[in-house]
Amino acid sequence: MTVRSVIKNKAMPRTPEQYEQMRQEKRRKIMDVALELFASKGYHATSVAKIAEKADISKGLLYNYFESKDDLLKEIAQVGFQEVYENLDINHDGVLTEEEFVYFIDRLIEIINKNKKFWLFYTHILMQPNVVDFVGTQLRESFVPVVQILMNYLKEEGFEDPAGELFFLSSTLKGATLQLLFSPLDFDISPVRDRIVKLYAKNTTVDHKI
Amino acid sequence: MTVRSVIKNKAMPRTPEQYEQMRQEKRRKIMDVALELFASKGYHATSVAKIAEKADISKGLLYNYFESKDDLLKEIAQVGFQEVYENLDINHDGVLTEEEFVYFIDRLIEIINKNKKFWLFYTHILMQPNVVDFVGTQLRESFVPVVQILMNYLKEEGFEDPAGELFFLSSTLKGATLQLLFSPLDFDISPVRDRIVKLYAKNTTVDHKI
Amino acid sequence: MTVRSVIKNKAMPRTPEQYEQMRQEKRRKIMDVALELFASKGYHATSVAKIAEKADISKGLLYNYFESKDDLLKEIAQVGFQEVYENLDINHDGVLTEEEFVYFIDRLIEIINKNKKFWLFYTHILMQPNVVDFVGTQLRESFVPVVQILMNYLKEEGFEDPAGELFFLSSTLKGATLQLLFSPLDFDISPVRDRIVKLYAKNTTVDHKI
Amino acid sequence: MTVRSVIKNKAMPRTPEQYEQMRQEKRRKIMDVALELFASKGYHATSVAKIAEKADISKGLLYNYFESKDDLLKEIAQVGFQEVYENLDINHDGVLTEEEFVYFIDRLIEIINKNKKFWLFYTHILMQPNVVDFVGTQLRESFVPVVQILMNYLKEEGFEDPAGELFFLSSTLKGATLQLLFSPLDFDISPVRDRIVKLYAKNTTVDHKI
DNA sequence: GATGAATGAGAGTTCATTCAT
DNA sequence: CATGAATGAACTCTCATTCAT
Repeated sequence: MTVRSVIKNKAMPRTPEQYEQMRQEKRRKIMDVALELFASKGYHATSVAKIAEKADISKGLLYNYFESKDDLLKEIAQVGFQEVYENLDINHDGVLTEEEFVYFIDRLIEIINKNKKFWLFYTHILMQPNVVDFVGTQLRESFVPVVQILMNYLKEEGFEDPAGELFFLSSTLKGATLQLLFSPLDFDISPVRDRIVKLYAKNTTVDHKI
Repeated sequence: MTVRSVIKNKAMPRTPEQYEQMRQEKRRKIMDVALELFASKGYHATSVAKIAEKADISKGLLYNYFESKDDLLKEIAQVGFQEVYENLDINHDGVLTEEEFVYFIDRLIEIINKNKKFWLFYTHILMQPNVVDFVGTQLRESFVPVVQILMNYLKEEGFEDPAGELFFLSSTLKGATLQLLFSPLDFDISPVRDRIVKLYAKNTTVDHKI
Repeated sequence: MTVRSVIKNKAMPRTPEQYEQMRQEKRRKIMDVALELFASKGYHATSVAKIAEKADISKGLLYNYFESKDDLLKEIAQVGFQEVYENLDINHDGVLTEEEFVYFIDRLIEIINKNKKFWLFYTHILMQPNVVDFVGTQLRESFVPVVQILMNYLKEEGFEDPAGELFFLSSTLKGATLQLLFSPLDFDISPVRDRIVKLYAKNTTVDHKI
Repeated sequence: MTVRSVIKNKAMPRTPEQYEQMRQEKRRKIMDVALELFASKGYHATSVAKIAEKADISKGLLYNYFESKDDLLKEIAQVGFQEVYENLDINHDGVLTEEEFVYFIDRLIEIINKNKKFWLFYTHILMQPNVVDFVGTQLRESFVPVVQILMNYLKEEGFEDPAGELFFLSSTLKGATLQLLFSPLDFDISPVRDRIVKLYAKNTTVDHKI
C-alpha cells in the first residue's frame, strides 16, 4: 500500500501524473530492450514476442505503447538520433578552428563509443534495404550542416581540391566507425584519430582527448 | 531437337557428365537469382518461393540443390567470396612496389564496381551477425595475407608507425567501399583513390587505371 | 459548484437515491453510445475501448455497469425493444377500426423513422443468429398480440383468406422497413404506405398522417 | 499408386491439368464451407481457422487459394451471385406478358428456396456495414435491368402510379425473401405469391408453378 | 466509484520445408 | 528429376476482460 492509499484506507486511482511516469518508464524500457535486440539480431530477426519477453511484459502491452513494430523502430531511431545529435554540439555559426576540428573528431569517436548499440542498430537499418527509408533520409539531412562546416574548414586550410578531400575524409570517418563498431571492445582507434589530425590539423598538437 | 537426338533420331540417355553439368548450371542460376534478391530486398524479405519463381523452377526442386535457405546463403557467400578473392590477384610472394600498390588499389575498386550486387549482399550479411558468423571469420582469415603484404609495404615505404598507418588505410578503404556501394551509380570515387595514392605511393604518377 | 454544496459550503454526501440516479444516467449514456456504434459499425467492429472513450469513462468502469460486451448488447436490445413496443400503443382490447389500422401503419412508419439507429442495430443483431438468440424470440413473442389484432382486423374486413393476407401484409411491412432503413435519408415511403391503406382500409381517406 | 506411376514404376509429377482440377475442387470446397459458416455465424464471427478446420485443411493452405479472408468473401459473393443471376433468366429484350411476370415471380421464389444459404450470407453481408461495399453495389447494379422491366410491365398493366407501385412490389418481394430465409423449413410462401399474382397479373390463373 | 496498465487468447497471415505423385 | 499442394510454426497485431491502485 502506498502513502496515498493508506491515508484514507481506501484504494484510489492513480493520478494522471503517476500514470504518465509509469508510461514513460516502461516506454523507455521497451525501447532499450528493442534497441539491444535490433542491434544484435537485426530488425527482421527480432520478433515482437522476444522484445516483450525481454522487457518482462506481454506482447499485447507493447502495442499499448507503440502502434507497430515499425513505429517502435522509428521511435528508437528518432530518439537515439536526437540524443546523438545533441551531443555532437556542432559549431553552427562560425568557422572551425583547428582546435575545434580536433575537438569535433574526438567528440565523434566518443559518441560512437558511448552509443555502440545505437550505432550498430543504425548501421543495420541503413544496410537493410526497404526497412525504413526515412531513417537514411533523416541521417543525410541532419548531416548537411556538418558537411558544410567541414567543407569550409577544408577550404580554409588551403586544400586545393576541398570537395575531393571531403570525400576522402568522409570515407575515412565511415570506415573508422565500422572499425569501432565491429572490432573487439579493447580496440584502440587512436592511430586512426591521430592520422586524421595530422592530415587535417597540421599545426595542432595531437594530444589525445578521448 | 538437339544435335544428339537427331543423329539417332532417338533420345539417348545423357551421360553422367552432362547431368552433372546441367546440375551445376541450374545451381548457378539459383544462386545468381538469390544473390540478386538478397542484395536488393534483404535476406529475410526474400522468400524461397520468389527465388524459385525467378529461377524458373519449383520450390521443391530448390531443396534438391540446397539443404535450406540458410545453406543457399552460405553457398552464395562462399562462392562469391572465392571469386572475388581469386580476382584480387594478390602478389603473394614478393614485396609490393609502389606501382603494384596502386594496381592493387585500382583492382580493389574495380572488383567492387563489378560486383556491387555481391558486395551489397555481403554487407547485409556481415551486419546480421547471427545469420552466418562463419562469413565474417572467412573474410578476416582470407585477408590475413593481404594485411601482411600491406604491412610490409608500409614499413618499406618508411612510415614510422606502420601498424597505425595500416589501421588508417584500412578504415579509408572500408569507408570508400561503403561510399561506392551506397552512392548513386554515377558516383566518382577517383578523388578518394587519388588521395590514397598520393599518401601511400608518393613517387608514382596518379594516372587513373580504372 | 452545485446548489447543494453552496448551501453548507461543504461537500455533503450524496443520498443513495442520488447515487442511483447517477448510475442510471451513466448506464443510459453508455447504452446510447454503444447503440450508435453498433448501428453504424456493427457489433464486432465496435470495441469496448471505443465505447468507453465515446462515453467519457474508463474501460474498467464500463464493466461496473455491464457484465460483458455481450451483456451490454442484450441490455440495449431489451430496453430499446421495450421502448419501441410501448410507443406502438397497440389497441390491446378492442377491435381495430379502419381509422385505427391506418393510424397503426402510420405509427409504425413514424417509429422506424424516429429510431433508425435502433432498427439498424436490431436488424444487424437479428442477422447474426448466434449472437443473441433470445432477441429474435423476444421479438416474435412481443408481436403475438399485434399479429392477433391484425388477424382479427383482416377477418373483420372480409378477406377470404385472412391468414394468407396477413402473411402478405407482414411481408410488405418487413420489406418496407428494410427500404426505410437502407435507403437514402430523403427516401419517401408514402407510396408504399398509401398502397397498403388502399388495400386494407378501402373506405378510408388516405391523408398522410406522418 | 496411380496408373501413371505404375507404367514406369517411377514417381511422376502430376500434370498441370491434374493440379488444376485438384485446385478447383479444393477451392470449391473451401468456398462451400465458408459460405455455410458465413451464412450461419456471420462474417466477423467466422474465423479462418474454423473454415480451414471444417474444410479439413490447414489454415496456411487456405491462403494458397485465396489472398485473404476478404478475398474469399468476395469470391463467394461473386460466384454465388453469378449463379443466381444466370438462373433468373430475365427476359432482357421484349416486354413482360402476364404469364412471364408470374413465371418471373415463381423463378424468384424457387431460386431463393434453392440457395437459402447463399441468400442468408448475402443478407448478412448487406446488413453488416463496412464489410464489403462492393457487394451491395454489385447487387444494385445487377438489378437495374430487372427494375426497368418491372417498371415497364406495371406501366403496361395500366397502374396510375407505376413508380409507387414498383416501390410497393419491391417492398413486398424483399419482405417475402426475409420470410423465406428466416422461417422454418416447412414455411409455405404460396399465399404471398398468390396475392402478388392476384394484384399484378389479374387476368392470369394462379396455378402454382413452384 | 474510477482508472488505465496489463494480460492472454486468438485473430489473420506468411513462409521455410516436406512429400505424394 | 520435378512438381506445387500441403503443413505447421511463427509472425504481427487486436481486444474483451481483469486488477492494483
